[in-house]
Amino acid sequence: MTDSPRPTPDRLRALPSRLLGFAALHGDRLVSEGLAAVGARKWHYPVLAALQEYGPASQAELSRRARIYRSDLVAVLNELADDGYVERTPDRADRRRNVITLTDRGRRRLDQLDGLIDTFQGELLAPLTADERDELVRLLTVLVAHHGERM
Amino acid sequence: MTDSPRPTPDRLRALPSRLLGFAALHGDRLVSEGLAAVGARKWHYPVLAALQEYGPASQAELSRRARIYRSDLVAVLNELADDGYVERTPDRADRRRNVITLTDRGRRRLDQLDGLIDTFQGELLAPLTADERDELVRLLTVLVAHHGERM
DNA sequence: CCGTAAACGTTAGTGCGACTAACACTTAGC
DNA sequence: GCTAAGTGTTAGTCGCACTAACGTTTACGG
Repeated sequence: MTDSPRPTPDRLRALPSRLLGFAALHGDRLVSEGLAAVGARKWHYPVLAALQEYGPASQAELSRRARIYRSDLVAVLNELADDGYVERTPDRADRRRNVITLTDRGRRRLDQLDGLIDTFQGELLAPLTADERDELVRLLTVLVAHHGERM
Repeated sequence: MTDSPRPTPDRLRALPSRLLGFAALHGDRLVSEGLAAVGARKWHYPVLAALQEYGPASQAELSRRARIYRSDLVAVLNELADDGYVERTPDRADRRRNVITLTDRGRRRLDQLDGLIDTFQGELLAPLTADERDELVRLLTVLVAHHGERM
């Protein structure tokens, strides 16, 4: 009763969902704290990047690209628009929609965040070799793709 | 201006911190929803498992093993004790401490949760081969170990 | 031996992200 | 033309990670 029954050796330490959780938490902290240092929040980067990569879009479309709920996107766009990184103009072809456009200022901001994000990924993956990083990304991509765009 | 400037191809989709986040979120959902089906919460399993693997412990010690804040552990232990899975007795050798002990009922509960957790890990890693699963666990373990027990 | 620092269990509270519900409005489809 | 669906928005819920503070008890250095 004072000792362990030693039935199954450390399941906890090798539990994938747990490992994923800890790693993700740490990655999130790196990104969130790093972006906070320049006055940006976690979701600014995905939104700006999605705009640059696929061009102007409605908020609903942007919400799918960046995988952020459209209700939460509102606040993010308010912040980005307040800082002039993004323009929100009504779509005259479909008056339900707004068209979100990346401004020049937003492009420069994105460049800045790009550099930071790169740094954070480097810190996060520091203990892995280049091959291991690629393999990790590959495995995670398979996982994420398999479990779908459910949101 | 109506088209994308195509400067850097999909950085978003290959961003490790993002992939980790999505994968972890999905794993968490599987576990949380699955455990909820039998009236357990996310933290019940790690606490019970840590108790079985390393034997009775104080709450502070348990908090380190299970990687849960000792302030949050209080509520978890209340629930586990209410259901008779765990006993909380004052430590007479060190009167600051409580000694948490796994009961027989707790052991049976842990067996049940063990089966469920195994199932969830299987679902989570479904698209990966056995080798890939091992490799993923290995890479994540390196990552988590490197970034330390900071909590 | 005493006084200060540290560890412990506990309570309360903060902040944030994921997610749901409902709304007014506009467009799409039978 | 009527209904169903999509859009932007507001408000609110829930759980988790995390901090602060407290009274109590033990450890430690002078």
